[in-house]
Amino acid sequence: MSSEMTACCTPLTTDPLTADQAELLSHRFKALGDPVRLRLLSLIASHQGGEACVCELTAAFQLSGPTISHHLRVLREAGLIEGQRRGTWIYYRIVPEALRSLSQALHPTAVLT
Amino acid sequence: MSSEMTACCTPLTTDPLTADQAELLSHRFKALGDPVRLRLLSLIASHQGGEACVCELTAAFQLSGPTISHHLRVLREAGLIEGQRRGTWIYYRIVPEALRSLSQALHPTAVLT
DNA sequence: GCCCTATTTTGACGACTGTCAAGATAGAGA
DNA sequence: TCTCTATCTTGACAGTCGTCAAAATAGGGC
Repeated sequence: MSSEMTACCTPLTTDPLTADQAELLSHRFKALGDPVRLRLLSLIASHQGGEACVCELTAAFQLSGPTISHHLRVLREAGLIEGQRRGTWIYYRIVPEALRSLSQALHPTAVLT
Repeated sequence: MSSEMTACCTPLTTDPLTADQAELLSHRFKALGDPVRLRLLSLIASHQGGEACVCELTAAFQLSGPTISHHLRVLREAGLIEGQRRGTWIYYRIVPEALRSLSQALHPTAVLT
């Protein structure tokens, strides 16, 4: 979607968000609004080589495989991670640009003029 | 809560989050996971003087007063905004430290060693 | 082709969420 | 004290979400 460029870089503290920008950003923040998904993201990002396979991620939680798969899908559809199949296993890695855009959106710059 | 210090400053990309840290962070990100709340936060932060009264915020949406009040409560209980009564009106302003801690948590530093 | 493992999809269920109308609370001013 | 306005709380309802079991898909190796 092309509105990604317009919503990615301006801190939301400097100008009021448009409804479209808010829709895009909230979709991503909603994906981060679950403790399991945050830990998945953190596990993937901090894993050796910057990627982790689903089997390793599933083993880190006391949750069923389908549940982990569901959370990975939410993160993937929010553009926060990407999956790549290599042989039998699927490896996930984060999309740094997505995290960076969210980080910048929250940057509390120039709040008091 | 005292775990706020431990969860506030380390990017989640460098070390795996603990369950407690993920719980705290996800609570805040969940509060950001709604377009109305994002726009409220943005309106408050970018408003002249860094604060806005509920009446101004309510006027910016085609939503009932109780609904806006509900969203402000979610943002308030997540520690992202603070309200202060002055006479008849209640003014909200953002809590910069909260936004900063979230921004830092997402900082995609040193993902590839 | 057939089986085995890894991962996703589907379907179901209880819990939570966003919204509104109606009622409650709290100052301001007469 | 009474009334008016601003804001919050309560209760209700439809819609979404997190979870699991069961079934489906996809490679790899025999």
